[in-house]
Amino acid sequence: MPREARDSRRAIFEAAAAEFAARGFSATGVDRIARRAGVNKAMIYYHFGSKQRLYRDIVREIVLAIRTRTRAIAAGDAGPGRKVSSFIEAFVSEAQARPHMPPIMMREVAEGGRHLDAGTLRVIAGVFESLLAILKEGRRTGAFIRVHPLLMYFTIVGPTMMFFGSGPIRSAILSLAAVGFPEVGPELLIEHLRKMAVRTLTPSPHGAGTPARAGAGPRSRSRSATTSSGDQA
Amino acid sequence: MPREARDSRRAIFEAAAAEFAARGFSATGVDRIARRAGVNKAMIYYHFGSKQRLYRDIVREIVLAIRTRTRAIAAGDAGPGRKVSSFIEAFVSEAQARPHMPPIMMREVAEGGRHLDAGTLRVIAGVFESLLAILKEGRRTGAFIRVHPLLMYFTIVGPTMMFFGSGPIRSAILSLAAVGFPEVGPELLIEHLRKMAVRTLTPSPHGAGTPARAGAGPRSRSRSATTSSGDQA
DNA sequence: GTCTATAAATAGATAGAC
DNA sequence: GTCTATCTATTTATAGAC
Repeated sequence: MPREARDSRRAIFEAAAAEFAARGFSATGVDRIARRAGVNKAMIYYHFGSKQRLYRDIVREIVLAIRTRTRAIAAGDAGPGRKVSSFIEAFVSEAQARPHMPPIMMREVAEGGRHLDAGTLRVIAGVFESLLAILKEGRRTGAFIRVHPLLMYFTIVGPTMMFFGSGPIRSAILSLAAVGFPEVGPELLIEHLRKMAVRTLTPSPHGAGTPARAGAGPRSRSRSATTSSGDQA
Repeated sequence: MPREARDSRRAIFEAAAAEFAARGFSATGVDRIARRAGVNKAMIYYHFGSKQRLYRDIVREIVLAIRTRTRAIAAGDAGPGRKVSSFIEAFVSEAQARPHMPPIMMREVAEGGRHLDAGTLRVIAGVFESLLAILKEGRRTGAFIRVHPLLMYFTIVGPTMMFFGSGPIRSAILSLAAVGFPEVGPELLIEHLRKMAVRTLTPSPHGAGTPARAGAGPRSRSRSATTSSGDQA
């Protein structure tokens, strides 16, 4: 497997990841990928067979890296509190290390995983299962109060993907001089999420697990939010 | 402006919103929209001029509805704590009332607002500005501790969009029998976010604003997360 | 306002020389 | 492994009859 002037397969892989992240699967043309990679379009089909297989390879690599880390954390011997903290740190640092991940995953969520294969979907499920296992362990040992695992998952994953994926739209808005977004770094995000997770998961030191909502009681509302929207009841 | 058998403009508008939400801007064909709306394809161009203008109209209507509500909340005379709570409730209930909103907005964030006009981007900025004003007011009155506004915004908006936008991918994963997702309703989400916001924003009753991280200290890590990935510093 | 027919451009993918 | 040339299908959009 010689690697001359420049490994064309790798060049395609990285150019495609950047294009898919910036424009989405169907808006990205193979011509564009080839031009960006500096290779001939036919090489994409030589190496990957189709645009979809190329895309799937990219997504799978991304989610595999995340699941590998979160699984190791869940299976470790640290306490549940530290495991949650490590989960957050792992997820954020993966998002930071692979700038293409957040936009691609946001789109894939929005699209219902339509472009993915069953194996990759299972890997994605595995990331959630890692957190689920940690939360269950915390329940067993009494370290955590009862929380909804999916909501906890979304409260870690959602802000992280929004934060790292929103760079371009923040720039676009900034150029309109409407708002000045204060700068944020990954360390601040990790710190924020850790605090949030700890405060949400650990029993309140001054009372029951569900403290009174200080000054944030429910308001009377005019709009009706009666019907549940389908499957999430 | 007579509305006979069925207003074709409205039919197109709603069919397009559903298609754009499910497949994204470029993966959605005008043929598909027309078929779903039960009208002729030429009617799309008669009413909207182009696929992009149709898309922009849809997005603008969505974000305008949100900004109208959040602005009114920020300008109201309730206390900051209640305003944050109302902001959360407004955002969640808009996401629930318009099922097309979360996927469309997730994609638009991922794409950097590429398909949007400046006016719509400004409206999006206005939603954030509503929360920003509330947070500043809370700082002035001493009700809130110092938090990063953008992180707070993402921690409300991110989980909400993930929650409502992830229905299809959860179904896809569920069909693989890998994980059973526990059911969640919007009320639980609102409750969860409210608690999260209150605990993050209000000064700790038992000490300084930044409590010790109970069992969640930083771990030594082997992976390096040194370089900042470009524009998000 | 609504339809048919079609223009014009671009997409993903392949054949085959080298 | 890499390139040129091309096939085929699909896409946005429009012209023009009714």
